[in-house]
Amino acid sequence: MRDVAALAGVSLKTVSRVVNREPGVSGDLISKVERAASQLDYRHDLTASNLRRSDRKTSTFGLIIEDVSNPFFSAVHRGIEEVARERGVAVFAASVDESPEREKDLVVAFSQRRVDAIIMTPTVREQSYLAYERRGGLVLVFVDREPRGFDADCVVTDNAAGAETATAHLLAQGHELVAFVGDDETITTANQRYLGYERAMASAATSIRPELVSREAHTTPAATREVLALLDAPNPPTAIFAAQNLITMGAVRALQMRGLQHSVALVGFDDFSMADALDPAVTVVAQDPREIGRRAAQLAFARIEDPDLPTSVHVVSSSLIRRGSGEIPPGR
Amino acid sequence: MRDVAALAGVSLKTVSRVVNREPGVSGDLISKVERAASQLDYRHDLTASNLRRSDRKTSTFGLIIEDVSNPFFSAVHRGIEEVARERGVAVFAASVDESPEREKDLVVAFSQRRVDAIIMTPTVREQSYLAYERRGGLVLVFVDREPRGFDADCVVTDNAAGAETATAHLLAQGHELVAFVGDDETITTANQRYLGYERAMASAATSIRPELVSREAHTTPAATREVLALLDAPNPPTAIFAAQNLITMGAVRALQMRGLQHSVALVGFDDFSMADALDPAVTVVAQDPREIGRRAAQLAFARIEDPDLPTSVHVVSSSLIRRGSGEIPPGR
DNA sequence: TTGAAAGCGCTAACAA
DNA sequence: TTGTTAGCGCTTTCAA
Repeated sequence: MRDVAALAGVSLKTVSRVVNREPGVSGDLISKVERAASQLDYRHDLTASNLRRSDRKTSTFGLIIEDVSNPFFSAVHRGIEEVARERGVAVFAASVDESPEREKDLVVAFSQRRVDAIIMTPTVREQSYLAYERRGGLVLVFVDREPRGFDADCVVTDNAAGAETATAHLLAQGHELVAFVGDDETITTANQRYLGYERAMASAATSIRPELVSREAHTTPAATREVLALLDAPNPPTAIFAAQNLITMGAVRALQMRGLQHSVALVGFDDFSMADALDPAVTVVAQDPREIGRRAAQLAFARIEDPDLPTSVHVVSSSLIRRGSGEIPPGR
Repeated sequence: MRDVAALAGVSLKTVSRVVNREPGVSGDLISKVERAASQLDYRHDLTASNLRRSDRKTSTFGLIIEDVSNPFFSAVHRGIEEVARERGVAVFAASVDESPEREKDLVVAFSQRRVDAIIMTPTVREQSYLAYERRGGLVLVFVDREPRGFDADCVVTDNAAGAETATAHLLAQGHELVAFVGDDETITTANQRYLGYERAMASAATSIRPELVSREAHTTPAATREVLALLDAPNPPTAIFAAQNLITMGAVRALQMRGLQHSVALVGFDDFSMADALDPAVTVVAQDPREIGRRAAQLAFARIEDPDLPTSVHVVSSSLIRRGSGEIPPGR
């Protein structure tokens, strides 16, 4: 910048004014500065600019999600990007892989880079450690799961309601032996979805059989194993509620392996690619991950603008998409 | 940092030494400084640190891909993250959406934030504009497509060879009416894959029928339309080579709509989620996007370490996965 | 409308 | 082993 000023024959401050498009510079000097800048391959340094700026905003967000290549979370990422892009904000994205240490490491990494906000899916049991960061002016927004021990803005799906809808849909087809296959209890959303399953079963006065509940499925292969075990047991289910996209995919494979895809009903939580092209097409309760991302970014911007806003929890509703697998009647 | 120094009763430089874990500070002072730091909610400012540092490395990469929520590219992203994570590098990720203006905007946005390297999929017809950035010390690595008019490190799949393998596989089943459905010609990879198709057809002395070549499919719905048009034409193909993941998904739907999924053979380029669970399961030439990402990140680090390295093009090989749809014989 | 001086939070270079 | 001074590239403040 100094070189640009020298070449243009103006002061540092004038170059700064031109670069930042501040008003009050004569057209003559503007073009002089711009010519000098391009001649010298000048590129404005946002990090240095930020250092001296009074608002200390870096126009940078950090995003911490389960896995950047998980279709659900990458859609959330996409939604955030869409809103951030409009405001000239760049987004760091990273995967936690369900690791509490990594969550903390990433928060520190982003905080040290002075991001304006972190949008994250909580993994650590308890988020109170973030109070430290917030005191420093960092904005925190949670997506997909609510934080624990820490009051902050949050965007979630109506997990319990969605799971209840899914389960009730299966019960409405006449099923009584409805299995639940889900993530383990440390995952908030898995718990809420189990709750929805419980509620639907209770509403229909159908008792839950413990042997039809599997809460150990975290990966797709694990889900396949769990579902195979259910199908091979003495009292197999006539319908399955799979509480997450990867689990549903695993369940589809297990049903196919036993040739039961047309006789055992299946409803999944989360839509997934090609669900409509399978045979039978898979009925799901679809979330709207892109919308979740968009809302989270909007919430972040709102709080940056007004830090004293009351914290709010936004619930994005899910919707049942009937495709075939969830409409299979019992005893077929 | 100044406050920490004051509270600990030491100089600024000593705090700097402790924070950067430089050797040569007595244990006594280290603990004093650390106590003061945590008491004051001190968080090291990497952007300010970088400003004064001699190497001027921000430990930050920028990633520009087609779409962060495209499964192929999000897997590339994941691969990059894995390598970057080991070195403490944070990754900005953004989608270009095949827009040349956006590509340039993103390069500027990342360059202004002083990323150490940009890993990108080129969209602009010609990358010579990047010479400007490289003169400033920015490292550039290309993924998925080679740059044009600009010599730089690059990681690609053997597109032509993979497409040739796919087409030859169909020809080996006895097909003669093999259709090509691909992206338009502005996309390098689409061109290379078309070349592979041409080569395989020539090797088998099978002439290409122009009416069986569709190069207008960019999105999944467009692919469905194109394939429907092929199937409904007077001389429909008995086999289809779909030159990209989204296109293959569109082709599957079109075949299903006409009830032809068991009579018209299909091989896709790129693997995709649930391809093995479809009926029939879809034969593909699979790329290894995660490995592509890993290699790209390694290339970036290598060049940062030694800017004078000769530029290199890494080719990650693809592999044919036979699943059923590609093994359907003609005339069924 | 333009510019000079000070300083953002930090580290390099050198001195003690 | 510890501290001092200067300055990274920029913007603020204030003066002209």
